Amino acid sequence: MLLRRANVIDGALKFLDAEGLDGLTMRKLGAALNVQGGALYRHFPNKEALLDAMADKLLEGVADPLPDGHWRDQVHILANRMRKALLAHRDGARVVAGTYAPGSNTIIATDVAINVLCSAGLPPAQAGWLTFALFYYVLGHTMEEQAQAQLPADDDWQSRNARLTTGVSPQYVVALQSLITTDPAQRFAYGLSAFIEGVASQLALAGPGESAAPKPPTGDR
Amino acid sequence: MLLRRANVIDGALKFLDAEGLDGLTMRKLGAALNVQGGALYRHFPNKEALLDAMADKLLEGVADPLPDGHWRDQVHILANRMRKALLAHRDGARVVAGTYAPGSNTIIATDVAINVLCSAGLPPAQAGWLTFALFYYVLGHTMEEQAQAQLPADDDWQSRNARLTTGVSPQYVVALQSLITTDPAQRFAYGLSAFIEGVASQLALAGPGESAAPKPPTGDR
DNA sequence: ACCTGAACACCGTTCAAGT
DNA sequence: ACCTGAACACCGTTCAAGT
Repeated sequence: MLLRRANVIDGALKFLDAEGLDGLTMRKLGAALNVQGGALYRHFPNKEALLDAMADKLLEGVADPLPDGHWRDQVHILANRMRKALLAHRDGARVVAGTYAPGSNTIIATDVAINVLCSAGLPPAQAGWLTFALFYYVLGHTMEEQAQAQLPADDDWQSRNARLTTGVSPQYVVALQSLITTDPAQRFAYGLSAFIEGVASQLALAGPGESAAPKPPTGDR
Repeated sequence: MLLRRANVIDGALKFLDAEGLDGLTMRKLGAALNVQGGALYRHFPNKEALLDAMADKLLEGVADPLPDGHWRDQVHILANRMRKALLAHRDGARVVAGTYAPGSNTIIATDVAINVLCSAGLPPAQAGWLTFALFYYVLGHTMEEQAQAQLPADDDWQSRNARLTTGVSPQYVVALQSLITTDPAQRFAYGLSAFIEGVASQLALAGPGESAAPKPPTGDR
């Protein structure tokens, strides 16, 4: 049976779940698809292009139509969709973070986010900057979640913690503890709400007027 | 002359500026140091450890004593120090982002940031979460800055922009334009101030009382 | 203690040749 | 059009042997 581009991408994502990004090799992926490694180059000019396509596939659905509502809720939904998409496959966040050329799903997700922030009252340029800031947060957080999920196998939690915890403030120790203890979803929500409030503050600063928020007392400066 | 661990790290950072992260190879780095590739394994157990050491060296100075002052200014200083440190070497942000085991400079920088946010009034756990969020922002932004600095050589700005700009909202086009046009330092400052205001909002929510800010009217909820 | 030289087990990528 | 088989030019890493 002949291989199609889409088959390669799907197979690569399946392979990712089984072997991880570090195990993903053109030869081994070929073998998993019952094909020689070199045959994959009929479908992608190089490995980088394959990874870009995988990243874009990962983000499918993130830019689906948003329910009407407050921009805060829409940002919340968008960010949670993206986190969920990245966590859906092993090393998903790392794959997306390594992307060079954004695919169409990445582009329309960015587009949607920018428009949500614009509808909140931000100028397009600033909406773009903060959209990227949001994506950095989601990517960074999910990368850390997935990295942490890998650790306990090879490293013994004891010596590791000792090394990270010497000559450091008690606040740091508590913070590190909570990083392991606290539900990642809760940590994520906390930073996300901080981001949203940060957006709101720039909003009040830039154009108090077209916002649909029930809040602004317009106490400028 | 014998090679010391510190010499290898310094040489590797010099090599990074000349050839970039993708060109950094144990063999080629060895040659640059007048040594066989395998000799580097007397100083580092593997390439990953070398990269971790480079990342930590990159962050040297970021956690230097902060001037007394408002926590907002201290966060500002810390973030700008980190950005400057990452931009000081080619692919610096990518090197740090790829770090697995944090070095001592990374740890004390985190410690300092956590304590700044704690002194602002945040509980240690939340201070830790937002510190990581800040680092994700700085890393993401600087990675993008350095990636953009590489592009113009191989890609012709025209077809690239056309591909990124079809079937997309006019806001997106403006946002993309401004990403190329606007001074990165200004974009960085904008997102940073949004982050700082986001922190302030969580502060008001968590413990209005020990803050040294001249601001809180304590309008809770 | 540090380094050489050579090897081992891989990589990504290319390409004639097959079907 | 898609795939095989084999090669090319590399990798990271190891290790006896030298100094």
